[in-house]
Amino acid sequence: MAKPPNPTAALIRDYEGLRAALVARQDQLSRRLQQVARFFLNHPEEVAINTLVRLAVLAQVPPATITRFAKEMGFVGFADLQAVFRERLLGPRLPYAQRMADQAAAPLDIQIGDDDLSNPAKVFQGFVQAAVSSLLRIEHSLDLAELAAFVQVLADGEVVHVAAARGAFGMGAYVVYGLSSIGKRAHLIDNLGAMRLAQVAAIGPRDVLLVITFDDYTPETVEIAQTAAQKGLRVVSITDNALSPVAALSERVLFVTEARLGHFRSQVPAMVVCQSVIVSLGRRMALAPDA
Amino acid sequence: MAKPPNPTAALIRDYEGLRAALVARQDQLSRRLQQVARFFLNHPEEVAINTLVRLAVLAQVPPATITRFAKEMGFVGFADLQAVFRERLLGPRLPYAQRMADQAAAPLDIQIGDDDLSNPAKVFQGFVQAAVSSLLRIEHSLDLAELAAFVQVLADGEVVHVAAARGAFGMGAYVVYGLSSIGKRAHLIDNLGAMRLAQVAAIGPRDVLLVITFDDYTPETVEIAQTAAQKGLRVVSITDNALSPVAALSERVLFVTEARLGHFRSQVPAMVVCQSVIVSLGRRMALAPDA
DNA sequence: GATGAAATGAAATAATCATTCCGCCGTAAA
DNA sequence: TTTACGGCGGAATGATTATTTCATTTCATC
Repeated sequence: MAKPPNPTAALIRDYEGLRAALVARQDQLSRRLQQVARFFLNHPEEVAINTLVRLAVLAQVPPATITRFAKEMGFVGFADLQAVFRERLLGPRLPYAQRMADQAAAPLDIQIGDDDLSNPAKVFQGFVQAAVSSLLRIEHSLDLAELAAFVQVLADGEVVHVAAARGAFGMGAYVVYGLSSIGKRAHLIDNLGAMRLAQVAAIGPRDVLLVITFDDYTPETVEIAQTAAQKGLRVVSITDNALSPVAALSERVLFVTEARLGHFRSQVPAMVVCQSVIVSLGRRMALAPDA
Repeated sequence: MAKPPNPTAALIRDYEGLRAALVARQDQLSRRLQQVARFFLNHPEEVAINTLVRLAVLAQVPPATITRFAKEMGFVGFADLQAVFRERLLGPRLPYAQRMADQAAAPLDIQIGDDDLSNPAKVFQGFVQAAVSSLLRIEHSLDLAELAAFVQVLADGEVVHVAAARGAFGMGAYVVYGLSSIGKRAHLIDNLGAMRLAQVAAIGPRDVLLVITFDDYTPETVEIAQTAAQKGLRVVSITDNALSPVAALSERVLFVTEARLGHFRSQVPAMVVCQSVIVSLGRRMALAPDA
């Protein structure tokens, strides 16, 4: 028995229409169909190029659910739904390579006038440029051998303790979250209750301390690194240059050149480095569960 | 009988490499293979999204010829060749999702020979490229008018309370730090002691709640947003799309198209947006101390 | 022309895909 | 508690895909 097309489902022709329809009907969809809807809006490129079966794996639903989703939204089948995403992908495209080459020659510190700073749009565009420039620079300046050795030290450690404060605190929290999500034991030394030294004392002899600090070199963070080094613990760090007080204390150091917009530091390059460390470590652990 | 790989066929990694190889070897290819080569270079988008059979029809060759072409150029099969065209279309990315899907389907199949994933240098370069393309994308997709309105709401608020958890917690901490450093009063709702509702209760009537959450939509964060909205507080949010449970609760929403590499979320675009919000707000406060 | 190696296309095969079908489960009304 | 029902996931089905096989054609060389 052919189900009559859903009365509330209008004919959808393009991606924006689909998006609008999903927003309008989101609470009329079942739990699983909502899950599919979220995945489709969050990963439109994947939808454009992958098969239904593969998307089902990625979205963590059975294939049948995606077929149901397509029909529910008024399409004949999955192919019609996918066509919407493919059209979106093949529409307006940017010549990425050329723009990246242009950006590579740009100065690291992006200068914009005072008037521009009060315009959020200009600020945003300036930050995007600054972030791109700093990424292209660090791509060539990061010591890749040191990166590999850095990951090795973390792999050897039983638990990774992360010390980061003030501006770097968010990144430290991010790293702890990331390490945990790949199955690496990790603790954040957050100095809660001013108990940082107690937290350092809780570090085991086969553990590793990862220190993240820049520029103002938060005294508490430096103190943590010093105390740990004095105890003979392995210390690695992510910081800005060799003059950093934690560099001399560390077995391995990754130097991250920071881009700035005015006085404001962009944490983008450091963030990318942290991501790389986490994912590389995760991969290493997956390949050699016990090392 | 396994044919030995063509000695003149170097390993091809990207589209430009393929293009160069085709130009270099064009007279060593047979008539039909040249026909395929021309079609592939003239219609790269078609190659990226169509099946082998359909491409065979478009290029007016039998399907077998395209399989031969792929092998002749040193690929394992058509799928590997097509991957080059898909990467070109989508921008650089790591094939994590693909591998995770394979792993789920065949858990015992271990592919250790793949050094792209266990090599930290390769992972790093992949992340840099992914970050750059996501930045170039968000530069055009972010709603600049909404950004300005967003900043205005924060400017109007007496105190900004920030709710963010799990993967977004680090960014929330970063935002609170940034807001404080420009002189904006800010509190982080960190759910310490499971006292999030007490923290929400402490929000003043002229304050603003800034919610940051993506994709898995941490239930505690959503609950905070719901409670605040119910109390009539002003809520703004940074999230991934309109289906996010906090979007409907928010007076202003900034949508950040997040670039995921496999299961790992790149927070770079969101980070840049947050920086822009903070700096814009700081500038506005400096120009109009009392608003 | 005759010959053999390379190239080609049709057809067979195996793998994968999208869709449908059916039984199970949880929920809500009876 | 029982019953009815919608949603769900697994398995079967049929369609399509990518690859291999093999017979034929083409073409350079003798």
